[in-house]
Amino acid sequence: MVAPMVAREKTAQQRQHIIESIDELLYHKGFNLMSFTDIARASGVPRGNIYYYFKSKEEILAAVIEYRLDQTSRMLAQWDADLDSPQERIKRFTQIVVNEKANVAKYGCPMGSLNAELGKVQPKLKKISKTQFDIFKNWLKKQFKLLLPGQDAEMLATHLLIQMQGIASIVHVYGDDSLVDGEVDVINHWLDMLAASQ
Amino acid sequence: MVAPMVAREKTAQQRQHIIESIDELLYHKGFNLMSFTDIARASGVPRGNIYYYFKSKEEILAAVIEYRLDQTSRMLAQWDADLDSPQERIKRFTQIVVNEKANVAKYGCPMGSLNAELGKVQPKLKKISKTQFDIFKNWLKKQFKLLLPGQDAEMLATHLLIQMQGIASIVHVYGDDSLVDGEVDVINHWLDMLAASQ
DNA sequence: GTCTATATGCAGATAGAC
DNA sequence: GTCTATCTGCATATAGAC
Repeated sequence: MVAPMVAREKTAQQRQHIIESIDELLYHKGFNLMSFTDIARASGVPRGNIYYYFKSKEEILAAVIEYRLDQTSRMLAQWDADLDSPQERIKRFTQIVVNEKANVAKYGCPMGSLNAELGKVQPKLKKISKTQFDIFKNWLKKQFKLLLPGQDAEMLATHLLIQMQGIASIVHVYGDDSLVDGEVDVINHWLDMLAASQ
Repeated sequence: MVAPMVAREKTAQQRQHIIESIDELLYHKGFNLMSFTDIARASGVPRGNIYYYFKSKEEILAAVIEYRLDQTSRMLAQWDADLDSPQERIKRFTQIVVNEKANVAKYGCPMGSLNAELGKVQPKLKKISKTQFDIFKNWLKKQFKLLLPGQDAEMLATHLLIQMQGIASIVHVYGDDSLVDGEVDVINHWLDMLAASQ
């Protein structure tokens, strides 16, 4: 970027910088324990200045989730482009917890743990967080419709989300990721059986 | 109790009263958002006075968890006494999420949501919370050893915990308990298949 | 746009009268 | 044992100099 930035652009860029800096922080500490001091340190932006870019902590959460949604939808589009069959694509999804197992053992599922935290008495924030699930669920539904036309794609997608959340939850409870591979094999085997029955 | 209580007894009783009063509060609000003001209101004990019975918030958590462990172990002993086969007993366990589905949709799993909250950056509190899982896991292991001697009871118990946590997590995300019965049927069918294969 | 200083409130925890 | 008043610190949020 050689030309001088106009003010609006610079603000947007700094805002984006903050969002990306604290994405991991939100995952590692959770929302309620993530303070403005933490945010300032992680982003390098002075504490009081964060409010120039976001009017409240809630708005920060919304911005990070929006960023995640964007990242996720790019990832899913890439999978759609790269992988030929819905079966392969769904298996790419189940692979997430294998690739991320070390983090899951330490911090849980980034979506599930956030929902668990906000879902009790922060309904507005919970609603924001839930959108992370919607994007995966809709994509899975689409894949199951292709894989098994005529079957209840909504139910199959939900069932798969349940499996993944269950693994993440128990791996986090015990801080032990050694069970991940075996459990994902079971899911993939279930997918193969479903596909073969078609 | 007709005889005058000695001081020690009265203290223990009031302590127990507080614990039982806030068990639900902890479930509904989570640990970090449950304040001493909340605790005082729920128990009817004046705010500053809570410290006469507990020296810190951490000690309150430990006491509530200890109470839950005691309740759980009584419940499991009752199941052992009432139900004749390990298969029936395990199904009694899966029935929990059916009976509690309305609460799960609102507040998540009392054990899983607490672990998700404390597990990120409060390792000491997480360790206290984890004991709730241990008691169920050990009991399930015992049941699977009886049901399927020679098979990996630890793995089977863990797999079942994963299913239950997955259901609770997704039911909480969507605030919709309509999927519980069907998903529990799938688990129970799996148990029947396992038992029949013996 | 950047940053320091500060307002305001509530959290966990304590002191001491009764 | 009971309860009020309060300490201390950090949280979110804001004002205003530069």
